Amino acid sequence: MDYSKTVNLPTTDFPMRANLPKREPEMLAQWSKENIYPTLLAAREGKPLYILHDGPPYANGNIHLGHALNKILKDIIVKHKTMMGFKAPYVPGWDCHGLPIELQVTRELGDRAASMPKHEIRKLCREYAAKYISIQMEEFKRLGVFGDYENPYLTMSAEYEARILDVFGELYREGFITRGKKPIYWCPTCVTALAEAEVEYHDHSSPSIFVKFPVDPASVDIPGVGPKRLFVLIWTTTPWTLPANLGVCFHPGFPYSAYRSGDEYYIMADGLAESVAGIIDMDRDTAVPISREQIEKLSVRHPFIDRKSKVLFADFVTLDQGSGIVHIAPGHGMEDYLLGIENGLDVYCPVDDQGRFTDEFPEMKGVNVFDANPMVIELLKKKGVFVHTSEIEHSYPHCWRCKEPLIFRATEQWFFMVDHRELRKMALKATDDTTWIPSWGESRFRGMIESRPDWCLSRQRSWGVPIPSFRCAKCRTNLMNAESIRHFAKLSLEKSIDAWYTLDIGELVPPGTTCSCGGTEFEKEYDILDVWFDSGVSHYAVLDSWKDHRWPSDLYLEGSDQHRGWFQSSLWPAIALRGRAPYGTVLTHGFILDEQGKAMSKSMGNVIPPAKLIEKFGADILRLWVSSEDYRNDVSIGYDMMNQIADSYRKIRNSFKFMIGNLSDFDHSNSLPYAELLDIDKWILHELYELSRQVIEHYEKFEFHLVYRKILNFCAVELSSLYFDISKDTLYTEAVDSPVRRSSQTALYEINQALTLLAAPVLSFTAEEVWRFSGRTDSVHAQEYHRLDEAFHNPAIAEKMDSLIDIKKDVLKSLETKRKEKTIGTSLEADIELYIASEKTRRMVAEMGDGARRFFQVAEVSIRDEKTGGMEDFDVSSIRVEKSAGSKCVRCWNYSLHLGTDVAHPELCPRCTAIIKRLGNNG
RNA sequence: GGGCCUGUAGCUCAGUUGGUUAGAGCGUACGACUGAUAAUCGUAAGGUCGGUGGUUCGACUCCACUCAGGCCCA
Repeated sequence: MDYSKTVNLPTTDFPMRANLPKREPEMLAQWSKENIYPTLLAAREGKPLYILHDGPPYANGNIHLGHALNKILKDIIVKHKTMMGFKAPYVPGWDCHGLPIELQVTRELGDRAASMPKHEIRKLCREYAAKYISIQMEEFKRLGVFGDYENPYLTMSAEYEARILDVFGELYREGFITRGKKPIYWCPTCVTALAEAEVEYHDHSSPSIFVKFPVDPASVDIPGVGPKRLFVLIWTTTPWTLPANLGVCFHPGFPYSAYRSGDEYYIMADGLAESVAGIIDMDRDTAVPISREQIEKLSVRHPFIDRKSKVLFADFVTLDQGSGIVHIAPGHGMEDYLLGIENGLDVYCPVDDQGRFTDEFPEMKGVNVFDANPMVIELLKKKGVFVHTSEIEHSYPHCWRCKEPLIFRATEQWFFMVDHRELRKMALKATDDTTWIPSWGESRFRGMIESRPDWCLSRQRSWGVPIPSFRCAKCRTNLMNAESIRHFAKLSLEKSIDAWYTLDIGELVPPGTTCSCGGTEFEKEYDILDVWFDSGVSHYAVLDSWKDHRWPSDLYLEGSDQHRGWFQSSLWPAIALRGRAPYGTVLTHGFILDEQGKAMSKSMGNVIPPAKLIEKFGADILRLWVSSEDYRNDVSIGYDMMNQIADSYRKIRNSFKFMIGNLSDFDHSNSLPYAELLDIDKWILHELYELSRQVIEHYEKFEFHLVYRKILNFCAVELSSLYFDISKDTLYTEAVDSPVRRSSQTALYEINQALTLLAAPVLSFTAEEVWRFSGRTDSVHAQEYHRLDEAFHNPAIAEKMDSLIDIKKDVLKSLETKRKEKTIGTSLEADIELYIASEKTRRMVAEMGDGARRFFQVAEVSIRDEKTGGMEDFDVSSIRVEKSAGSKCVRCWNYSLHLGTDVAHPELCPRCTAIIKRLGNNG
């Protein structure tokens, strides 16, 4: 007789092979049909809100793995919070304005760009952004990221643009916005400002000159130098910036001395004295050291203009070349500028748009600065302060368009003042009040808040929100106020923000506007707002007005580069207008590195597009990878790693398959009360209870790699290796509706449900697939985590099982020896004699009766009260293994001495005989 | 060059206030099973805890320096 038909083998169509690349799109279609996102929110109507506010990715190009990491992490959190019972809306956003798009568009236009009106270029930029928004949106959806894709926030939408202007206007009214000067890259040939990205570095020949700045004799008291004439020796490669000189800068740590040259003394760094001595005639042996205190007291004069040059100190001074002292022109260099504003220097720039000296430097008025270099040298010679010149080839910034050399030039810009009304202090307070994960984010952020200069808000570009500022045609004074900003915000909403470019000035100026000079004729200015301001006000635009939102949010989650970026640009306007941060917690992730731990870059050729991984492995594998990494540090990825994750995935998937298959004849009405369950089932429910508690806690602390670890270990060890393996005998061979089998199934049923829910935030597709194979028609993502029965918590059983598991480890080792000797194959062929050192455990095992045999999965267990000959010692027990004298029951494959108790079934063990006979009677 | 961060078996991670032979899962090797089967089970081998020097009776754990890597600045 073929008894295999009488065995309850698992039955299910749940495929072992996931084939995610094919199955996931089907699930997406299903979700789309079911309107999944609105359904989830509707299921949480009236529940407390949890707001994760999305930082907008920039709308150009396909997404890369960094985006995938960021969005998957956000999605895990949103899904988790939803399962915790929160109403957790997720509105994806896109950053649409800005230089990269404008550059790309003008590049594609080529020469036509120059002659095209701004609003035409803006139209193309808008289309460009729209294209990539829809591309990225599809890519995010493919990752399984749920969100309100019907109503995303776009920084270029009319409402959003108007909101940007509103906030800008409010900040203006509150006095945070001011006009000041700042040096920027400027192309005198194209007569335009350039962004960092538009600068190309090429070799350029410049004069390398040493100049002596006279020191007021009254300010020094240096022994040995006495009446001699004393100078500070500086070095520069841009002589034309000397008219703008306002300071001389020393390094705070280098030693300096005065060196004699003829009847003069030159102060320079000792570290460069030798190289300077190779150029000019000077006596190094008579150097007189000059202390920091002495340097501070020096009164230094400009070499050819009647003013002082302030003595400063900065770390950026080097000993690479020159004299160890540099001249400072805050209007012509970034470092000079920052040092200058720190020390109260004017941002002085006597150079006009065409790169010519203005009448502030009458000697060379109208002369191009590059042409001025030799003239400045002549002037220096005339004044007797020139020391030496030579030509130097060095890398110098050039214009990407005309390829001509650039200058650094201070221009009028709009600033957000970070120290207005003690704002910086408030920002530091807000930093305190925010929870930073990881915690070092706080000190990093704090450092940036403490040291940052005023925020330059204006950009000389086309693609962005215009700063609605006018200039009086009569007196050239700039005019902008809260009213004029509000006026334009209103216009932008009515007609489009391009009104700034298309409408006549008369319509843009609020009626009745008069300049302080009495003028009523105005001209438009064309600066736009820094895009960081756009995204920085997203909390006003979104949290205030989107459905189911509130201000402030609970969480911001971005890469750690945003400590300088979005976290700050969001903070400043929020503090200024509402006195607190727009977030309660800031969570950051690291960056994606390749398998060698190197950054991914086009030039390295180690970039992996997410689409490639999804195509090969599926989104759930990518999601599982995200969960497996401690993302607070940088994370590595590569194909080998993905293969490993795919292996882990299979383990989890097969665990589900086993449960689904063994529950095919079971529904909740077949469940047994807890008290009637077998010990082993009570044990696994205890483990499930603990797992659930821990996993939820890890989710709450955003420690997803521990979620992954716990779930994988549970599937591999507690379930697959122990519980399933042991329970198979009961599930397969006991009568279908026997209490013992129903006991196992009761446990499986609980595990299957709870585990599916616990895995759902990470394995979004697979969990849904399991859920629906388990007979559910709704979505797993609409559920809340199961609050497991408190009775499942059973430390007594757990303790008992722990000692049993320790013994089983010994048993397995002992069996392996016999297996190597070919005495046994399967463990079921073995009889074991056990001596357990702990008396308590020994008694416990003895009392298990047949349960011990089943637990150890052997033919026969004999418990001895003392160690006998032939036993081998193991960790907690001593064991002797023999091949069983019994024979294999052809139905349950257990070995028994008593086969054939019924003549009709000569090859069956007594248990199977009974089951078969009852089967026969029943049907 | 500056600020912040990271570095434990091939891979991903645990290692509580410094204290016995540094753990897990995956992968690998070998074996078992053939009723989870392109599955499942078992055993085993893998680490000078990036390096050097210190503090200590004792350091993966504390300190200094250093190497490699990352982010942000310059």
